[in-house]
Amino acid sequence: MPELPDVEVFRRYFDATALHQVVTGVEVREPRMLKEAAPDQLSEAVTGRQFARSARRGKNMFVELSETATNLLLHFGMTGQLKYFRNPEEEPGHTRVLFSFENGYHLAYDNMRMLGKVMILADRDAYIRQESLGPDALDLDSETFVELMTGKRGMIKSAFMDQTLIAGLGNIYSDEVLFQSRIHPKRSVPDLDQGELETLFHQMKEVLHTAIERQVNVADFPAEYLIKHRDAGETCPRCGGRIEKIKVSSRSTYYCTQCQK
DNA sequence: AGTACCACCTGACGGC
DNA sequence: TGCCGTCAGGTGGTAC
Repeated sequence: MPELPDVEVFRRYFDATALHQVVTGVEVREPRMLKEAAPDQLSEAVTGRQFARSARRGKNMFVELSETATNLLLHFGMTGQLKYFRNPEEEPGHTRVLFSFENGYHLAYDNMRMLGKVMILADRDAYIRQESLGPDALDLDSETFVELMTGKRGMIKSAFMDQTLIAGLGNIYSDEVLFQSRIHPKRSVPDLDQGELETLFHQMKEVLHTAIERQVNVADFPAEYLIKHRDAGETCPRCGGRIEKIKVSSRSTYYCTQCQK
């Protein structure tokens, strides 16, 4: 699930629930989720502290811990989510790390496929540099966007998926931005003119803001969004053309054969 | 530099 | 009912 809008919704949910709470314990149910770090290290870094502030860069969520420069990093992979709850029966089925608070509530980091990661970062900026993460898609201005795309080769969809160029868009939202911009996912970046780049920039912001505003609840998305018609043989909600499925950089890609050129 | 493919993981679904 | 292949909204390594 988690692309930029999903992670932003998780972050706001976190702010409304777990923020400022005192952590009384950390239970690492699945040590593989921590990558190189040891469960003790996570527990030691978090227990007794408060979640002081949250931040997000692309699909990465950071939580600053009180009285230290340390950050908790949450990456959600394809199936990650957060859940705040009190009663054990409300705990989600694939809880990998469980944080408990003084008030008796818990925060579950749930992740069925475990493709994400949970880490303790001594230096958040060093992590961003190490991962070569590009600027967050929602922080970009039009000039910077055009600059980044200028000099980039290859297909436009691959460029959107490249987290070192722009952080936040994944498979679904790249398709949506291209659909709303009426641009074919395999168009090569150097072939795009100034007007097309500006359209892509505008639609990128529009799509991301719309998704966040609707809490990533697809049923509440505008009727003319591709996300509601992601199926080969479906009808384009805009022009009545046929939606086709192809592969772009080995990811399933849906587009309208009639209005995306 | 860009792209294709494999690997990491689990689970759902369709076909036989 | 059960087994098998395929697919899934992410990302890193490797080889061409």
